[in-house]
Amino acid sequence: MHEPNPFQQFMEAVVPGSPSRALTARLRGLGRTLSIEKGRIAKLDRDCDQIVYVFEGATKLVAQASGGREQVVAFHFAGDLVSVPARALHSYALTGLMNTQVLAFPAASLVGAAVDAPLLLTEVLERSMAALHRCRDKAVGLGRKSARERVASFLTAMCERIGTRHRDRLRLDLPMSRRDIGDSLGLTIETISRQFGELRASGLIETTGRSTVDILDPVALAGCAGHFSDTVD
Amino acid sequence: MHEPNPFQQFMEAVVPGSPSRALTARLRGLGRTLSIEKGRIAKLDRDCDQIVYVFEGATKLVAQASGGREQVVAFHFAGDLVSVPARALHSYALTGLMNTQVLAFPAASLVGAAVDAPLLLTEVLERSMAALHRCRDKAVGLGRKSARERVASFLTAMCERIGTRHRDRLRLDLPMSRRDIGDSLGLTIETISRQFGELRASGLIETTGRSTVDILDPVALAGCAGHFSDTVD
DNA sequence: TGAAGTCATTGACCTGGGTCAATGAAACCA
DNA sequence: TGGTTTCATTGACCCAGGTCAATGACTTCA
Repeated sequence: MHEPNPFQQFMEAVVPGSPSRALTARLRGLGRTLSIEKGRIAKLDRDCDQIVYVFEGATKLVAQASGGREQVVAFHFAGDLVSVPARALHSYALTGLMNTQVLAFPAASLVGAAVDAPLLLTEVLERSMAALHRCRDKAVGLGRKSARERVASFLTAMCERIGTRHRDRLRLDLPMSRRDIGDSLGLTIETISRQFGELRASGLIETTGRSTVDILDPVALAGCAGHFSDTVD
Repeated sequence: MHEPNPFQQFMEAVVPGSPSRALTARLRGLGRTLSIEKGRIAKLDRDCDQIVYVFEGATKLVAQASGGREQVVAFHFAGDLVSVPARALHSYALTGLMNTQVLAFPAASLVGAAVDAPLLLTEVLERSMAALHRCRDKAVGLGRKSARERVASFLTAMCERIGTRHRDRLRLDLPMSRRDIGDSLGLTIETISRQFGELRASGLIETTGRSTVDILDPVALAGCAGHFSDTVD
């Protein structure tokens, strides 16, 4: 048994069934493995849309508006597939939250190569629809929610993605800074900090160091998130 | 030559090439045509995700958060394909902005039927990625832009989708109300109204009645949108 | 292990856009 | 064609969250 290989793992994770030798070879030729250091921008091909598989680590996809304002559009962890547009209204960059390994494909070629591999196409389609639905949920948060609701919503979502059990409490080890969280929620670091403070004061969470958050009352926290089933008023 | 038929038009628009008889029959069996009256919610199957083709008219996809707050997640016009999730963090509804005809498919069945039709899959994938990229651009606006920038951005985007030439000026006939615009931009109707007023005062636009907007200076308007190429500061 | 640098917290103050309320203009309808 | 309803505009006021500034707590690396 040897080192896990990014390409092999990509094939297992996103190409279900047993792909043909030809497809495997074709995809292997298309994918470029990249490592992204913590805080650095991935040197992706900026000429065409890219589809990036996160093999190990964590990334953020950041949009740049005028005036140096940044919006984190999504966070990604190992196993995730990210679509990075070459040209849109804003300029997008994929940045490492820690040292990260990814596999990058030109979107058009990947889709082209998958003409005979409906399962690959289907998998990519499924994942991009899931991303669309998450992005819409994020838009609701950005457009219509208070700082408290956004932070509660963020913590709840993070629990589901990277939460761990630690001596029978729910623990979160956040790989992103307060600034990243702020840039993701459309808030400032000061507001994030104040919200963390208030959640701490209410006994919903407990924090240790800069990145560890223990969720003491996940149900109450989710109740603060302002989602629809929270039929309040 | 007879009445254009929603299903035929759907096939021409989203299934490139010449689809097999079998596929055509299969898809015909899956699609349900619906008409959505102005202001009414489409009676879609809420049990599974739906993919909806807008044949004629215009719609909005609205998310409902707690406390009666609404966020318009996207507007759609004839020829657009919309993905409507059955279950997400918020509750989504597709609503007619005018009397509208659509063709609705259960997403899973549509994808299942397309296993042998890579061109259909590719088309759906391409459109949903485009929707994802638009949704991200919207998230940037909601998270990081001023009211002025959001309104300018909205008008500029609408010009590209439904703008018409009218006696050598760029005209917009908005099918949505001020409330819809506000719910789309994360602002109130009052703020929308004030922004329209200021743009009018600056000579960038002119309005007639409730729905007609003439864009007098598209370039200056786009310059207000705060996109990245607007390298300011 | 201590000094430097980064990141987080806290406080004081300010402002963009929300809220509430009144008026006015379109669209609709009998 | 006038009366009703709905929608848009405008003004006065307020507050959540931004901004600015100072302090404090992790990390890092020598």
